[in-house]
Amino acid sequence: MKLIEKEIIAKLRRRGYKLTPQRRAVLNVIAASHEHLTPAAIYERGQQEHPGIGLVTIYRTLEMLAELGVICKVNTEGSSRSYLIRRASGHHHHLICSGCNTVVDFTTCDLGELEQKLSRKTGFKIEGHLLEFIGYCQKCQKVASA
Amino acid sequence: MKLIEKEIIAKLRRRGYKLTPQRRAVLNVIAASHEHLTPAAIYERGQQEHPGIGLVTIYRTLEMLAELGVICKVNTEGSSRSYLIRRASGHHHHLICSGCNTVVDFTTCDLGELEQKLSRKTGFKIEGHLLEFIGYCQKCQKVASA
DNA sequence: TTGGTAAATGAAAATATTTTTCAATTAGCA
DNA sequence: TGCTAATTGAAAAATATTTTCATTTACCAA
Ligand SMILES: [Zn+2]
Ligand SMILES: [Zn+2]
Ligand SMILES: [Zn+2]
Ligand SMILES: [Zn+2]
Repeated sequence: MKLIEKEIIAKLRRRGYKLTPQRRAVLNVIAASHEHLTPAAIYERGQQEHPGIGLVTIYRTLEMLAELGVICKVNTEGSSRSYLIRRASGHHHHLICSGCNTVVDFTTCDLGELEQKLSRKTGFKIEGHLLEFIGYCQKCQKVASA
Repeated sequence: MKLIEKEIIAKLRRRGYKLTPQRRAVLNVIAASHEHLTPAAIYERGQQEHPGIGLVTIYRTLEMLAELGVICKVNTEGSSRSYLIRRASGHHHHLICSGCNTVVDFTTCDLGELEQKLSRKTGFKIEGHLLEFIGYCQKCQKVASA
């Protein structure tokens, strides 16, 4: 059994949710990954943490955790949603190659000012953003010009 | 038959795609809407433009148009993807409400400097970007606090 | 114009994803 | 320890998407 943030467990309890081994398993799987995971992927990895866990339970737990704000739903291409643990920032940054689909992450973005401006203008309460640059990596530029 | 941008048609032709009435219908429906539409919604409205059009054709056409960059896929909660027409060229900006899936466009972004920096650092030739802010619109903030 | 031809279409079936239902099990509490 | 409401998993249902394939059609060349 791996470590789960005490805070998260406390949050569950405060809301009257029971802490079942299945829920621990889902939390462990998501917390251990630094990538977005689909329910199916979580199901697969969850089998190692709690053999026999059902896919339905995965769905239910994900919905609950998202509602608690512990994890968040992410947009992905592909035909399934995915989730990741909510870390402090709310930033999702990618640099994607149209040629080979390589994805590079980057950290800085400096969108705070724009975010505030939009928030004032539209009344939105903004909680995060997704910033993706699309282009061609060095390798694919070479291939294209060859 | 409503107006479709000549540019878009030219783009199809350049890529060797045929211009069928079904494709015109899908384009008209998407161009006429200022909201993002799911394939099912496009199918429904498409019936008025071209009775008998099949849902499969909607899916296929959407995929093609997205690949051409004419429309783009949007992240929404809910269990279906959705699409809207791509208005600005390299820029693609959305402000999305997690509560009601409203999508608001905005124009300025000032990502030029970051784009150049990333380009230098990674060697990517960057051709565009997608910037999505996620949050809650005024209406949904009220509902949540009620 | 008029075929010829590859691309595109629609129906149906196959797959994939998500939700609902319900009987059996279990976490948390008195 | 035993009670009870919450939770679980299997199966079925509901949705969403993709594949297959025979038929039709847009477009080009003659
Ligand atoms: Zn950021
Ligand atoms: Zn590449
Ligand atoms: Zn921009
Ligand atoms: Zn809203």
